[in-house]
Amino acid sequence: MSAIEFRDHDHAACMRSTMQAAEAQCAARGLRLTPVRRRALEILLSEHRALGAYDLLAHLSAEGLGAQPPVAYRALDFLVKAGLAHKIEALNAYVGCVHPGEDHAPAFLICRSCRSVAEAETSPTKSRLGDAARAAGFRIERSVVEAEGLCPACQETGA
Amino acid sequence: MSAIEFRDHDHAACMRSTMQAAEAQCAARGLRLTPVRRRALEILLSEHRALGAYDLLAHLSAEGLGAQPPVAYRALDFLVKAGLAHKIEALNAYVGCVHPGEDHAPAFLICRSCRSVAEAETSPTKSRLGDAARAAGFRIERSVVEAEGLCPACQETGA
DNA sequence: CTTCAAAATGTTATAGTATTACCTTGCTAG
DNA sequence: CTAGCAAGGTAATACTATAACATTTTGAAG
Repeated sequence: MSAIEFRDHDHAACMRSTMQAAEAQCAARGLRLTPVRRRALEILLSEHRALGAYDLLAHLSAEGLGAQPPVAYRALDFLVKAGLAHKIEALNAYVGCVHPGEDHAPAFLICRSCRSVAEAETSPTKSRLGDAARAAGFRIERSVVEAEGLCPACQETGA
Repeated sequence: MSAIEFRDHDHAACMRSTMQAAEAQCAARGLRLTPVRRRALEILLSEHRALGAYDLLAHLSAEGLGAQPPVAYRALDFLVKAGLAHKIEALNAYVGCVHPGEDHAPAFLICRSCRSVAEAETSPTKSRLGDAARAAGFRIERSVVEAEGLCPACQETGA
């Protein structure tokens, strides 16, 4: 069962355990979770919402961690490559990964009203798209699966 | 069977029939396929490749059909809303639709080397993502399904 | 046929997203 | 110690997209 992101939960604990998992990942793979990268990840994880690169940059620079776009983009690049964050293509925005480490092909539920994002799993090869790819002789390397709509909370408030 | 886009085919005939279908669509739904829109669609369909808005604009303005970005974006907006073209979110680029009219939830196979794009079908509600959405009480309104990788031709040339 | 309103187009300016290039810092392997 | 390299700082710029407003075209009503 998934989509804890849309439900009430102990978010402080959620963040703590995710950060721990991220650190473990980095340690295991010899990646350096430097202060900027660490803080960027914390900011992305602080809500289950998609944040633009410039939003992230604003947070970082408010804390004295770099003032120019490349700072944010480099941190995001690292986090995405390390599987600690994901890019939401439909929004040109970024979200912290809630299952760092598990090698996964993520799929997202994105609320168009509050920009909350929940992460689910896909199996690219098992889908109809996988069938089409096989039939066409196409080799899938990366897949983007995103569904936009309304989260439960925003449905209720009629947003 | 699908993915004609990656295979040899009579592309002139392919374009002709697609344009006819697009015209029929517009006629049936009272939409106006004006010269700029028509030409934009032809350009998008001239290869099964994703074109950036500014690439399209370059083609259009070379033919005297408008020189500023809004010209291209308005044409694209019309075509996408009418279901005659699709946006490829992973590339911020656009591609002509090869089955205009059929109400469909498209999925794409995108070659990272030559930017060729083949269109397939998804059933958002039937996928694992659909299951996750239902379980979470999330209402899907639009879905983006894109797979990046290598098309058969680019696999051979070792691109 | 004329008139009017809506739709489409033209143009300027600007907002938002992302990268290139170059320089400095600090670590670490030899 | 120091050469080499990964990371971070900064300036400039490229790419993607939209806002706002003026003008023209179109088609329907009278």
